[in-house]
Amino acid sequence: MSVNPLLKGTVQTIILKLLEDNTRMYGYEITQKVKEITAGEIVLTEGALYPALHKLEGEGFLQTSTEIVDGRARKYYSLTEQGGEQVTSKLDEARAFVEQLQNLLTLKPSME
Amino acid sequence: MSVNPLLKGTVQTIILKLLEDNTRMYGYEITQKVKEITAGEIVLTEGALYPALHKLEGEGFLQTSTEIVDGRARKYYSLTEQGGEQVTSKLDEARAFVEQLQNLLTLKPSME
DNA sequence: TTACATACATAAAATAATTAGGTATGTAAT
DNA sequence: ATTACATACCTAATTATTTTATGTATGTAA
Repeated sequence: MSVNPLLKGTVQTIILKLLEDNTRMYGYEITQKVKEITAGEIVLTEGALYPALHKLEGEGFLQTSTEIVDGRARKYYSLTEQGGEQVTSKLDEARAFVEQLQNLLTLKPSME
Repeated sequence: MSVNPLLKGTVQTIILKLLEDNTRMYGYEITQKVKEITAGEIVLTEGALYPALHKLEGEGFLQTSTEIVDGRARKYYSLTEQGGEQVTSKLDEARAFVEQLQNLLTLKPSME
């Protein structure tokens, strides 16, 4: 359940940002982290998250390693070498976009 | 050609924001205004814009009036009464979302 | 008469999310 | 014991929205 249809297209970006800052994270951890950081405003659903992770892995941006912790399997994701290089420009572009979107949405109407 | 797939889901919001600030606008005008305000960072394609306008009209948020200007037809859109009421809460929600997204994307990684 | 801006529109294909399931383990409460 | 909830992964059908590629038509400047 995303709070807003605006979420579309942002899931990839969010994943890449978190994996730029953290050497490795697993899916469930990502959902919790996003909820925490955004005060519950952004909630990643599993149906959106896992396919996005698989796609990024298939494209060579992410790599995985599975570990058993407390009897449960965790699949850790981390940036590949190739991923690390491309992530920077992708995130720069995303930040520029979001900045302009915020700018647009918070513009005061000019009164003439 | 949108600059970024992040555009998904934002077209409606952008339209509603512009029509909250301007009593009426026509499609082509909206594309130009968005380009201008966002320094070319956000470009609405016609294939996304027109279906979105038609949908909002069909849902009763927008109403239209067509005028011939310089030999060309312009279709002006404006908020309906019902539209005007709902736009405020929709935009508040969108602004909250975008704020949290920006927050997330610009967070400095905590170093421990 | 060519090119480009203005101004509308649609339709097939692609993309990506929602919704709604499914499996399985650990832990705390009844 | 067993119910409930958190942890942890996953997929598939449907829905929503955009991209891409067109099409029509007029005004203006080269």
